[in-house]
Amino acid sequence: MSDFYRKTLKEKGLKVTPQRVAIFEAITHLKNHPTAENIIAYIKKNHPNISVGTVYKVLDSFVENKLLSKVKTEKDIMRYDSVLTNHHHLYCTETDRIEDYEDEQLNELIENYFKTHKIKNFNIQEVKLQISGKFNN
Amino acid sequence: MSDFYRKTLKEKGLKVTPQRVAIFEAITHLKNHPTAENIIAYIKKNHPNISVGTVYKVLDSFVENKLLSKVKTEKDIMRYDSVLTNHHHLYCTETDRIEDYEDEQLNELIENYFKTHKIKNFNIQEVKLQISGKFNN
DNA sequence: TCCTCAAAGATAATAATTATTATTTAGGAA
DNA sequence: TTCCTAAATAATAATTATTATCTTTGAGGA
Repeated sequence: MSDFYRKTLKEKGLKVTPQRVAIFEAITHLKNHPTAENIIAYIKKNHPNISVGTVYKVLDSFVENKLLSKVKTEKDIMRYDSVLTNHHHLYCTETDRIEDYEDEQLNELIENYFKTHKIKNFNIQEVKLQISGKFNN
Repeated sequence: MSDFYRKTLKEKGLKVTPQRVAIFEAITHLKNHPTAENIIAYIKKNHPNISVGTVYKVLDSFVENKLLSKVKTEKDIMRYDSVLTNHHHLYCTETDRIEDYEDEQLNELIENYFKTHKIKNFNIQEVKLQISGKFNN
């Protein structure tokens, strides 16, 4: 189980520490794009002595090494996303819920659109949709 | 000149104060989606005694009254946008530059796409594109 | 002109994040 | 396996953006 995390860390050239494995596991386990606080709370169960600063530093190093990406909401807190494929986000306007939205057909549509509609003086690297609305459940 | 600001404030039922007019003017004048700090720095020239708290409070009331909207970036600072039509944003991955991107044809394309591709358990209110890349100039 | 309540100013408080520094430890070398 | 060193962690302090509090001021209606 944790072998996957250890292996991935090693591949990225990151030292395999219990804290890093725990944080990696926490993000994979926690849904809804956790905040640093969510992650800290979750990890405290098994690693009561983990330092808050460590969590922030590990998260930063994960983002740098493309194990995670950051997500911003209307509220002012940074959240983390462990899904690294090209995907979009559904934002609930009532709660702080964020869901991933993957749609290959949509990606192609957008890609084709911008192929024929260049933006002047701008080279596109990535297009992400922020889809705001309400969940029915 | 400032009559426009005074008139708009009045219409929204907001008391017309020199601070509010100055902040309104600053946002309209400053390009690149200013931060609160940018706005404060700009206003200090003519209103050296303006209070930082006042600026935040005025900005909040403007957002509430739909004179402004907030923009989220990867970085940790709130930025403000005085353009209120449905538009998208170009984010420079190298600098903190953000430009508005208006494209009615794109809006229609996306709207039509989601008309025929409903997302289950989700009612879309708004779709915004975060277009990341590099400016050529 | 006067009055009142909302707005502004000053300041303190908060909350998330970052920086600092001493201690510990992963992992390669002997 | 043990030792060594650079890197990682823990503890703590500092920072930064923002919000709250509370007193004073002034916009705008009576």
